[in-house]
Amino acid sequence: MIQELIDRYISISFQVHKKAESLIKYQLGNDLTNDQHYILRYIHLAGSCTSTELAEVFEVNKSAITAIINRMTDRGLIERTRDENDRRVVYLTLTEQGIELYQKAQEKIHLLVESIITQFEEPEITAFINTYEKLAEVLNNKKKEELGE
Amino acid sequence: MIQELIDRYISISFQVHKKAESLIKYQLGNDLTNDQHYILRYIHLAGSCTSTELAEVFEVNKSAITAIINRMTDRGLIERTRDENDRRVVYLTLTEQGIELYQKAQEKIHLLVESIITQFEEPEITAFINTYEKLAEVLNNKKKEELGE
DNA sequence: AAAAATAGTTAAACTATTTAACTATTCATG
DNA sequence: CATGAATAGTTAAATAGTTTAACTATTTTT
Repeated sequence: MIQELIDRYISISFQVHKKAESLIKYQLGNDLTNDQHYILRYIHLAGSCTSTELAEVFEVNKSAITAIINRMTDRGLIERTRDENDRRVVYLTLTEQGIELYQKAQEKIHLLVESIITQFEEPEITAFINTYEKLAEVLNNKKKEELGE
Repeated sequence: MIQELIDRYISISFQVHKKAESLIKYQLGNDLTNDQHYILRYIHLAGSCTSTELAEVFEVNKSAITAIINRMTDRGLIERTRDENDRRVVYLTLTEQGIELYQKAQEKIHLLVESIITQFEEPEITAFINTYEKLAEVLNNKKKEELGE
């Protein structure tokens, strides 16, 4: 029954979401908030990026990004560099200290996820992640659809 | 390869989490924040509950719950009732207005989740939800383990 | 050259959170 | 049964993250 699946999905996604957040927070301790870690991760993987890009990816207003980046530049984790060709643009990159802190945190998250994933049989977790990826795609389209209306 | 699965899991769970949060926020509009909706949901399903219980379920300090409940009692959505047998305890229940607002919100979330779930074949989504539920269990044990250390 | 668009910041107001100190009540035990 | 410990909840101060609206500076369009 579809109604039952919907209810189970709502319950369980909320629970997993909360628990995961809380476990990540526990791993990060006082070094970084979860949001700060996600942002460091994004900048690290991208090499460098702009506030506008972060605001789109994280689906918040640009001023929210400014605030987060301010806190991390104050701590010497992120650097701002003005684009000399288009002086409106500011590139964000990790400082050495930022890279170091990110990697230290990322290792912990990696171990956490490993300890969880290895409690499943490989075919089950692979199937799960495959569907999860499809779900991300569906949610992305849903978002565009909402905005298009 | 397990390393690859871990990386895919970290990326995708973050993405889905963000998108889902943002879609729910869009559905709730200015009526409720996501956290407020989750708390109304919990109290509604439980019938009534205490701050301590909410703090445990949501894994935050009790003072965070006090703050959220204050905002919602101010808006007439939640009522506090002192237990006459144990006067330390305060029971939280939804007011009529709270029930009404919750149900209105819940309908929207339900439709949202339905529109997402129905884009999958039934066996796939059922398998997904089953694994998701196991995952919730694993995360729960992980949490206890962390605290036990 | 003037108007429109873009990138980013600032300021004010708000929600959510933590920590530490506190009140009020109940439990435990010596 | 009195006192000290535990429990339930609140308060206050500090911090993180968010939105909205107004702003600066720059580039693009027309």
